[in-house]
Amino acid sequence: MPELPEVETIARKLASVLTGQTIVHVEVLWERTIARPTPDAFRTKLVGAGVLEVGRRGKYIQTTLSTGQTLLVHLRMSGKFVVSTDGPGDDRHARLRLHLADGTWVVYVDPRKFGRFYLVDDPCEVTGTLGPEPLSADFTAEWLTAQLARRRGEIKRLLLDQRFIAGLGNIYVSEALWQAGIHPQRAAESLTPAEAQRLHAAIVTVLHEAVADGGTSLADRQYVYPDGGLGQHQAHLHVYDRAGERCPRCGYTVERIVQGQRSTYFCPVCQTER
DNA sequence: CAACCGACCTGTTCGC
DNA sequence: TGCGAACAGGTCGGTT
Repeated sequence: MPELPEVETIARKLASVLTGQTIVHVEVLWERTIARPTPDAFRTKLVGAGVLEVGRRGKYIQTTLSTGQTLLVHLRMSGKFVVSTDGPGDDRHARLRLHLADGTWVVYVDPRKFGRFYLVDDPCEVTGTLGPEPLSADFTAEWLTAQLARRRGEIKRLLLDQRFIAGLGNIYVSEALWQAGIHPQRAAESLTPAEAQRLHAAIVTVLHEAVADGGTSLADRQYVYPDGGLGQHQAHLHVYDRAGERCPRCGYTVERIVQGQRSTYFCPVCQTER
């Protein structure tokens, strides 16, 4: 579920809880939550580890440990963290629990069981195939223009490919294409340099604004942060999940189509086919 | 490569 | 009210 802005928000909140702490106890409640190493090795290597730093790469939360290893978490569709100072709780969807030296519990909750933890020597084992960070200096309009010219697929689907750019997901791709005025079914290579430039600016702007809002919490999907808070960006979405409503720019009706078995929302007037 | 499919999972909403 | 279908912020692996 979470995309870059939500993962960034979660990583910041977790950083304030975990940084400087020592993990004293690990409970794995759903073994497949641990992608690698084995659940037993994961527990053994994590107990006693201190947390030096918590950050983000793409949609991964990345935690540097005193043991030299790195703990990475991908929340996929329904993963979330819950922090508690009075006991481990009893959420039926809890998949992993970390007990910290000061008594705090950090509980990983994931109804759909898609999320995965990785404990590795080198984070590149997990994040090495990711494309550039869209909010870093690596991501430039020139780079995007040159890359798009060599890709034949639909622009919407390309932007969801984490090997191309890391961190965009279904919400922010729809929003960025709307912002740039580009139809989601356009072939990537058909974008003009001016359009590529607009798309670059739109991606950066949309992500910056969403991070500033603490991400998006769609009401019916109960997206909650480690401290129980909600993001605020849902109030500022222009097209995502708004099929049948008016385009805020031109007033025409927002449409929903399916690309790659996933919903895309766009304005057929503002986002032209060619 | 690309397009397309199912798989991984459970919960909620929608349509009849 | 009930029940199945559709849908959900993600990714991987397989086939054509």
